[in-house]
Amino acid sequence: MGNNKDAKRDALRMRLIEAAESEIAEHGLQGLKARNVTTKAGCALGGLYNVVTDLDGLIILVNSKTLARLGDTLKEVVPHDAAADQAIQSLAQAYVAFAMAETNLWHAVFNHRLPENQELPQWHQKEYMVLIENIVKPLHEMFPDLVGDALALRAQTLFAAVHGVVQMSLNGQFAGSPREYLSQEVKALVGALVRGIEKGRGAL
Amino acid sequence: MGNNKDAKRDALRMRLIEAAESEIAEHGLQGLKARNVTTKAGCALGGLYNVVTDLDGLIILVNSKTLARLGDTLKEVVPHDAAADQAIQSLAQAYVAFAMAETNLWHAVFNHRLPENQELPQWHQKEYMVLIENIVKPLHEMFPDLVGDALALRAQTLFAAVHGVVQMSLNGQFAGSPREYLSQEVKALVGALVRGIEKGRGAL
DNA sequence: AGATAAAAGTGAACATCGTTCAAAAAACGG
DNA sequence: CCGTTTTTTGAACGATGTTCACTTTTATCT
Repeated sequence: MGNNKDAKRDALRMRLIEAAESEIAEHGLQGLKARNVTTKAGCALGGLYNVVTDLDGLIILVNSKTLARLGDTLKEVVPHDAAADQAIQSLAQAYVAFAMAETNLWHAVFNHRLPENQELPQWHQKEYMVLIENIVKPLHEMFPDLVGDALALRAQTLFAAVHGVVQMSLNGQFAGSPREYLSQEVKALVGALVRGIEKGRGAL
Repeated sequence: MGNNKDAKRDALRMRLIEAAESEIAEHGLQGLKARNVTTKAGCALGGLYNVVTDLDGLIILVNSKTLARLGDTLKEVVPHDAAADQAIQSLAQAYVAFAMAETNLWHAVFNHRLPENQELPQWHQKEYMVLIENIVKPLHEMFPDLVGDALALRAQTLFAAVHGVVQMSLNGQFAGSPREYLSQEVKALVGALVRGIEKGRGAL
């Protein structure tokens, strides 16, 4: 049974990821401690480093899971027969809902930093594409001239704008209490952007 | 001379703030260590805690300084006789330039987290208003119907959208290499937003 | 000026982290 | 069942933020 070995490793890794996930969800990224997570996963302190490079590596795995879950949510939310502008609005609202429902995990995806001069592995960098890949199609439908890199760039910018509003609101960095206005504010933002793009003939 | 006492305290505090500032600017928020900053400021390790509550408190003071400097930059950048839409474009470009020039300090302003269940002091929360207070006036000029809280909320959203694009770009969280396109992408975003607001008659 | 009290500054010591690695335990092969 | 390999363990290490008994400096009074 040389197979059981890997199976146990994978099982432990999964337990660690789930433990880390619940720890981050409950206490935020800063609440994730090596000793807590190994205890909750049922292994010794050092066991973490047999299965994962690092605490940072564990966080990346959690973020990977969160991005995948967010990607699934976004994929399912847009009806097949929806108009392009409605599709984009639905995606934005789904993003708002996800961020509000899982604030700590969502926050970890965008605020985790590796030590200086280290960067995220490429397999994980690619996973961030779920944030925009659902936007590309409806955006292209609305502006058929928009293709290739320019299309992708517009989609990125559109997402980033929405993301910024969500982040500012959820971080509470402003005087106002935009938490309860977030949804409608994003709706207005996307509406204005789409109108602005139309008027500007696809030039964003 | 009961005055010399406070003067020395203030001088040390200032040296600590400057040391922390340069440390963050060079090595990021994570590069700020109590031992480094006290050595650089020329005091003992414990001296930090006589003058500032905490390392977090020191970071807040640095962020306060950064916000003030950003606020000054934004205030000076818009000509008195500029059209409202040009004023907003100038503010956005100035924001981009600031973030690109002082990425680490700018990043610290938006990504510093206090321990769980602690929140920023109110005097510091108010300082974040410099981010939007320059936008309010030109926005009102463009849409005279927009007043009060609704106006402030629109200004917040407008800023947050720009901020999101800048942050995504500078964090390099996407496949593309938007760093060199950031300026023009923000310009396009603001343009589309302004056009969209116009078309939507001030409803953002 | 000198003595005395108060304040400020110091850095060793402590608590809490992440990480390592020699040793123990378990699994495996013959 | 013994020897070998692999896995798991947790004590130990280094780095870090914070505290506090002690020293040094400063202020006040006679």
